[in-house]
Amino acid sequence: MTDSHHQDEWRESLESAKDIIIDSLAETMDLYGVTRSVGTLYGTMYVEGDMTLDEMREKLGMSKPSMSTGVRKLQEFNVVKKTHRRGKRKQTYVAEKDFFRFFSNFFTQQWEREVRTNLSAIESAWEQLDMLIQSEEAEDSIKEEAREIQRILSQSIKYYKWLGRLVESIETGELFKYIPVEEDDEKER
Amino acid sequence: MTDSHHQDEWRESLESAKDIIIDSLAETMDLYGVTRSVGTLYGTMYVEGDMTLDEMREKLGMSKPSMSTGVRKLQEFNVVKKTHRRGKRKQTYVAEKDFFRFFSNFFTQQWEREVRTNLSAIESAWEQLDMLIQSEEAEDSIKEEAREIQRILSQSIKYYKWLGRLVESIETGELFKYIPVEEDDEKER
DNA sequence: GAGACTGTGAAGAAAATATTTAACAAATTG
DNA sequence: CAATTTGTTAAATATTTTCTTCACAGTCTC
Repeated sequence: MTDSHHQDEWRESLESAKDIIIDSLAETMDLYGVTRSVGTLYGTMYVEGDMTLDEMREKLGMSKPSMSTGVRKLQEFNVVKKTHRRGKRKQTYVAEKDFFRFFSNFFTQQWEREVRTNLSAIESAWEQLDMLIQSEEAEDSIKEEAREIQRILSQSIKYYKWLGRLVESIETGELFKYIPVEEDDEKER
Repeated sequence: MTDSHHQDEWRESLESAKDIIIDSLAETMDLYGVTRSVGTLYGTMYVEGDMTLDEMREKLGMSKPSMSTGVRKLQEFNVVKKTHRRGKRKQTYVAEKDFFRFFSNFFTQQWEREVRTNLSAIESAWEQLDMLIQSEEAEDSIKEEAREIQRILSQSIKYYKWLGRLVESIETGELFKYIPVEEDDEKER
C-alpha cells in the first residue's frame, strides 16, 4: 500500500507510545521499592503480553540472568506468573494486567508481612517491659518509661489489627463493595 | 535502693525492648522503599519522642548531615514534623506516632502521585495511538496492536480512578467507617 | 545416550547509593 | 558586631546493589 519507510515510522510511533506507558509504570513501581529496571521489565510484559526470557533479553538489551532474577522478583510480588505456549519448549511468563488484582496481590502480601512482623516484635518487647515493670528493684523512672512505651505500643496494636482487617476485606472483595469499581460504560463522561 | 550496677542492667533491658521495636519498624519501612537507616531513625524517634539532630546523631552514632537528610526524607513522606522546645534554640523533630495517620499520610501521597503520573502517561500514549489508528497509511496489523493496547489501557484507567476514590475515602475518613477501628476496651481479648 | 538448549548460580566488574568530612551560610547571643 | 552555634551543601569516600560473564545442571530431541 505505502512504502516500508512509512510503516517503520508508524511502528516507531507505536513503540514510543508503549514506552510512555512502560516508563510511567516503572516510575511508580519504583515508589514501592521495586528497582527501576525490574519495573521496566514489568511494564514491557504489560504492553507486550507473554514473553520468554530471551524475548525480554532482546527487548531490554540486558543479560539473561538479569531477566531471570527480575522475573523471579516479580513472581515473589505475585504480579507475574509462569505460562506456556503450547508445543513450545521455552518457558513463558505473563504479567498481571488487571491492576485490581495487582493491587490486591501486592499490598495484601506486603501488609500481611508487616502485621506479622510487627505484632510479634511488639509481643516480645511487651513481655520484656512487663518483667521490668513488675520487678522490685528497678527504679521508678525506668518503670515509668517502660509503661509509657507500652501505652504507645497498645495504640499500635490497634492499628495492626485494623490493617489485618483491611487485608481481609481486600481478599474477600468486601472493600470493592464499599468503594465500587465504576462500570464499563459507553456514555461515561 | 539497689546498687547502680543493677539499674544499668534494667536500663539495658529497657533499651533492648526499644531496639526490638525499632528494628521491626525499620524492617517494614524497608518494604516501602525507605532505606533501612532512615527506617531506624524513624523507629528511634518513635520510641524516644521528639529529638534534635544532635540527639539523633548521638543515639545512632552517625553523622549530622545523615540525620539532616534522613529527617528530610521522612518529612517528605509526611511522617515526621518539626516542633520546638520552648526557650530552646535547637530545632526538634517529632515522629508521627499514630499509625493510622502514618498510613493515611504515606499511602495517600504515594497513591495520589501514582494516579497523577500514570493517568497523564496514559493520556498522551492514548492520543498517539489515536493518531495512528485514524491514519490512512498505517498497516492494519499495527493499527490492531494499537487498538489492543488501548483496550488494556482503558481497563487501567478504571483502576486509577478507583485508586483515586480510595485515597479520597481515606482522606475523608470514610474508609474507617467501613472498616472500623476497634475501640479501646479493657476487657478486650 | 549424545548433542543441543534453557534457566540459574557464582564471581567479579560496574554502577548507584549512602555516609562522612570539610566548608559554608544563616541565625543568635553577649 | 564579633563569636558561637545550627543546619545544610558539596566533594570525597565507602558501601551496597545491580548487572554481566562464565560455568554448570537439568531437560528435551533425535
